[in-house]
Amino acid sequence: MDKLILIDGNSIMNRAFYGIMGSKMLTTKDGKYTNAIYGFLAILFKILEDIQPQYIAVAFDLKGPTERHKMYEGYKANRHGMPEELAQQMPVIKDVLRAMNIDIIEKQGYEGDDILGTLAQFGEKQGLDVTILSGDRDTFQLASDHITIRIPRTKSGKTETEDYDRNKILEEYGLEPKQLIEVKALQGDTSDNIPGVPGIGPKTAISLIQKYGTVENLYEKIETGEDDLKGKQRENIVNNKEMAQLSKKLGKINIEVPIDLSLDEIKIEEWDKIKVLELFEELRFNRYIERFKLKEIENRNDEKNNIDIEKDSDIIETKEIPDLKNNKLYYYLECKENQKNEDIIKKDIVAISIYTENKLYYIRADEEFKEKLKNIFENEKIEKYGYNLAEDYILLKQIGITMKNIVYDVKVAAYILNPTSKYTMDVIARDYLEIDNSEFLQTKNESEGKQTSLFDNEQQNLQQENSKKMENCLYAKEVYELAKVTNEKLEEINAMNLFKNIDMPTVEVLAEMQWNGMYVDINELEEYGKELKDKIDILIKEIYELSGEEFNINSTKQLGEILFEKLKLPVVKKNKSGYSTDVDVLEKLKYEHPVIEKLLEYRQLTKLNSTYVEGMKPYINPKTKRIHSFFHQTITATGRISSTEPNLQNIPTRFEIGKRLRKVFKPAEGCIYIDADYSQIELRVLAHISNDEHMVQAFINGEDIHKQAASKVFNIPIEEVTKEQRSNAKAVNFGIVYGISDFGLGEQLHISRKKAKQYIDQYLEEYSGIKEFMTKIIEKAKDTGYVETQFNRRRYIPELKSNNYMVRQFGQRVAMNTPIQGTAADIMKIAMKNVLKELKTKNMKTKIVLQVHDEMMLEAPLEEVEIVKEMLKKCMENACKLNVPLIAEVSEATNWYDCK
DNA sequence: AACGTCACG
DNA sequence: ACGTACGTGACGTTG
Repeated sequence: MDKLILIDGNSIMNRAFYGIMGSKMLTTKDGKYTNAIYGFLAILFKILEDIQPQYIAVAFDLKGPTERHKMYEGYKANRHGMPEELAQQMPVIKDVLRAMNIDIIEKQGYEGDDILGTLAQFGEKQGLDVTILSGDRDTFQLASDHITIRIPRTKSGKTETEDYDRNKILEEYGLEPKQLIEVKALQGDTSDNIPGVPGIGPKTAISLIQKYGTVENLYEKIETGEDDLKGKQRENIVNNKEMAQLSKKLGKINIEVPIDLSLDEIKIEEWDKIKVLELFEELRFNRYIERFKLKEIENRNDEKNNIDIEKDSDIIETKEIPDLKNNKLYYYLECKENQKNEDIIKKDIVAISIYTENKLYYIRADEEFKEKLKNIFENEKIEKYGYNLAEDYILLKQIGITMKNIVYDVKVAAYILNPTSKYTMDVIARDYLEIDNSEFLQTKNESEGKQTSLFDNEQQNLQQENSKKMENCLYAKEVYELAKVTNEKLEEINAMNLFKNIDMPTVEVLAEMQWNGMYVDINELEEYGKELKDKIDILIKEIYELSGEEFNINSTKQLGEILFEKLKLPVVKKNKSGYSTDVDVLEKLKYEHPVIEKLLEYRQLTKLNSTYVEGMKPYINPKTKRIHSFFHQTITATGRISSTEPNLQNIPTRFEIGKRLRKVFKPAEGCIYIDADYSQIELRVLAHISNDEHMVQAFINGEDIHKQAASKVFNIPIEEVTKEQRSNAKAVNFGIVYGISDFGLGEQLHISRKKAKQYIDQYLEEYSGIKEFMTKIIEKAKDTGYVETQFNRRRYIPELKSNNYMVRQFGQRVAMNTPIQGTAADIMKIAMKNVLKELKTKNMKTKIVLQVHDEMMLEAPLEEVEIVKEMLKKCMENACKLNVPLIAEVSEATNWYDCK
């Protein structure tokens, strides 16, 4: 059967635009954006290859109102226009399509969906198999036995697709495709601003239509009383009949758009190669030029040195690890998720791909696999090059292998080149190799959802295995290529030292922390939880009593109604969705009504219980009785570490009740915690960077820095500074570190903005070095587009070029804060690296278990305590030389709570 | 999935 | 006239 592909141009361009928006937006020489065009073509080429159609057409929306706008003013009223960067690309993609002789169909007053619907019917009548490619699930209503909707979805940076035909829709919704129109009539659609019936969500809408078939029938049954609806729901449906009818009209795709068209016009034709080449050159789509051999002669040269992943013969499947040239291992591990509860990371290694000497080797797991891996990974002479080695470190540890000589991690390199990007292999390859991996990799799931015989299943498994193999080999090869490219770029930005001597060593530190974990006394945790729950139960009763009714206290909406409508308390602050009820607000209302105090306590206790007691339990490893959080190195914009599953960096400490939780974290039998905090590290860094004489002097003399600030801000002798003044000045110091704003400080101190500005002005007058630093750093950021830490960690700040005042202001604060927060983070990483190195070279049993930005915790056997304490203090204080002293305060204790 | 809230540095 | 302090992650509700 001949096949027809219909593409929703706007929707796919939109997808491609937001899908490919990494750090380095693809641009032409003169800075025009091309990312959406590139992505659109990637999707187009892929579907052409998959389906091999005889006919194709692309529909676009034209500007201007449609029938739907006439019916309903609000239609798509909530849509903001296309961003300029995308709008620019629309005419260009049309040029490209024309050069490829692909028909573009547009019609004033109709949306792309309507054109697609009409053409799809037309195609089906002509006996074609139709595939509609659209990012919009609204098109599902068009599905039939011969019309399939293909939806691209991005999964961890890769574009995969999902097909919906009539069967799939029946399966998923229990409804005929056409009935989805009815569903939408009830449910509405926020993205198009279609109202629907209030209170009816997708679930209810679907089950109603399953029962009543159509909206009309539903209302008929209601009139005759044959329905089984009740209560509020019935009321809503009855009261909104008109809305439902209107919504149905709005949601229904018009399949009778007047277009005259013959099959001939949309037949696939040869490209106008010269035009296409011209356009691709202008767009700098070298990948595509190569792929379609648009410049045949020039290509021959590098073909020799290029492995073709798509050609099976270029991957050597073997049982032995190959000899590694120069003792460098470029590799990628293939893993499979497992269900082993005792695993730290629930995955098994199933294969390894290795790149060496221009060849790719693929070795599957067998009986001797572990031995083979051990030989290479524990070999200190072999340098390891890979992707996300912190994870590999654990995966290998789980099978008894300790990875040695970690020198290069693509993810970390890419992070240093731009800490605000994303770091899947595919994104990195696109950014630095200009390769679109999805083109290489065979489609994995187009047959998903179809009925398959056993034979087909086997066939599919084989195919899947093969495509997994290709994918992993591709990654191994890209590790090699990226190492070359990123090293050059790291040199260019003077970040090689940062990479090699700070961030790469951190990989092992973080993996060690995850592997070691923190022991939790589960009985004490349970007891603590019970105590919380008892108190919460009492509070709930008291709150119900004091507010005169029962409601969901966790619902800010319901709580707002109780406080501000029923109890008529004064509204302090509002947010997007109504009344704000956060701590600030409640604190202000504390004396207005007795329920407020109870609420504050309730909030605090439920937070503790749900996040920290209940939330923590599932993460306690049954075998080790420990929590093995992830520590991520490539998340933050400033160079800090982040922690997840669970987050061990935000365990309570500010209030006693919460802080008690820290008692359940204990060292192992025969061990003790050794904990160290940097004192005032960010202000010390600021003193160093700005070289402000007063602040530097204060730190050198060991003065109380907040007291000094108070004396300067309030212009009084140091001895006369009151507690309150010191605390206010402390807030100013914080503000300075955050990138000061008068509004922010005013908010924090509950003083007027004017007053706050006075404080700041006075502060900057006194600390003139800091003022100079602030001005200079913003200037530099505006000039170069980025700021750097003392160790050349870079953060680009595109916000400074924004048209939006607020965004620009934010950019300025970031410019001031990042060098400070980032340098402090760098210093901590150096300290951690040195600690681990000491522990290893001295062969000690002490383990590193936690880092909380300016705090590091070790778990030491009693016999090592003294030596480790001293070593830890030294490593932290001597991590680097600043023009002020670095001070670390060390303590030891038998639980985290007692670490002072 | 987005938002509000709140835990940490 | 606008409407924020910097950097994170997790939970519960809502639509």
